[in-house]
Amino acid sequence: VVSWTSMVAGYAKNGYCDQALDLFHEMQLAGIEPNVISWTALIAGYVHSGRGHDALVMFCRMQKAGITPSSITVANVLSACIASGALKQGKEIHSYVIRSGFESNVVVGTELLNFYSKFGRIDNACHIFDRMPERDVVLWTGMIGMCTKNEYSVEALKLFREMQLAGVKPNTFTITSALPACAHLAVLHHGKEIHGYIIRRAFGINAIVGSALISMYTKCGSVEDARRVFDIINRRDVVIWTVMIAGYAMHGHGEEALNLFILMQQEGVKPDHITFVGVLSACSHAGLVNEGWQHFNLMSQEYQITPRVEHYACMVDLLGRAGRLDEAWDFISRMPLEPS
RNA sequence: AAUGACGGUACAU
Repeated sequence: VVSWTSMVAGYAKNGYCDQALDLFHEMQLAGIEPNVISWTALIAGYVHSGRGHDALVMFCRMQKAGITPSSITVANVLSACIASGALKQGKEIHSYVIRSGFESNVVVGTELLNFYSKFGRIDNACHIFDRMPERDVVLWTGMIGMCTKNEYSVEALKLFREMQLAGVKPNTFTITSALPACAHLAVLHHGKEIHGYIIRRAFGINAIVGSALISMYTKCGSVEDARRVFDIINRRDVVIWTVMIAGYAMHGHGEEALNLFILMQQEGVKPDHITFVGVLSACSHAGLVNEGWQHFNLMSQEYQITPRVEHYACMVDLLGRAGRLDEAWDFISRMPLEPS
């Protein structure tokens, strides 16, 4: 069973769910009964490939086969419910969690928190968090992330302090979950405190931490601090470039933003649809009508990005601000999308 | 041999 299961797990982990399932069937044909670990490996594979529904189907089959789910199975099935939008089934799992005594399991608890968070059931998620006997860094981070996503920024920062008082050390995941709260509150010293914490703990500044910092600094009004972070990052991905461009745009530095956009292309980083929101908003804020048109066209012609509502909105704003109301109206009437 | 948390967009007067 162990060798078969490790092979199934190997396929499943690397995104080959269908091959994993074939192997699973072969295993059964060979007269080996899959155990809870084999089933869970298969379910986890579907979850990781974003095939939540298929994972739930497998879970049903597993129960029909008379296999009792473990806490790890339950955690994966909750992920499957998140991936497939299955609120009702997730709630059933929650009651199973209570019946089977997995309530105090921190991995299951984290997944339940994510589940309720995903469905906007913040009270339920808080309830899970509150009655967790042991809270590790992942649970705290999940809770902080939920608060920031729902713009409970004061609570998020409070939790960030509380976890440290409880003796749990934040890691870079925690930091990138907490930084958007500082950005949302636009209180520079909160953000600087967390930046200081990053330095004290000697965490490196990778692309994820870097973009969270740059975004925070621009939203807190300090393009200078943002630029300092930007300059020390050696491997800049599309998000890093985008947040810096959007930061300049936000502060009306259109030229700077467009210069960065050129540099980004020279470095071979491909802009995506969000980059273009930044670029177009830079043109809009700086009144650069011609540049706006150029970049709007560049988006679809060079990068095969279909303009979305945000892009059209930027263009309308740009034309409107420039007093070109006829052109703006003409543009709106030609849009392939519903004006909002 | 199976398990959980992380970064960027247009919004509004």
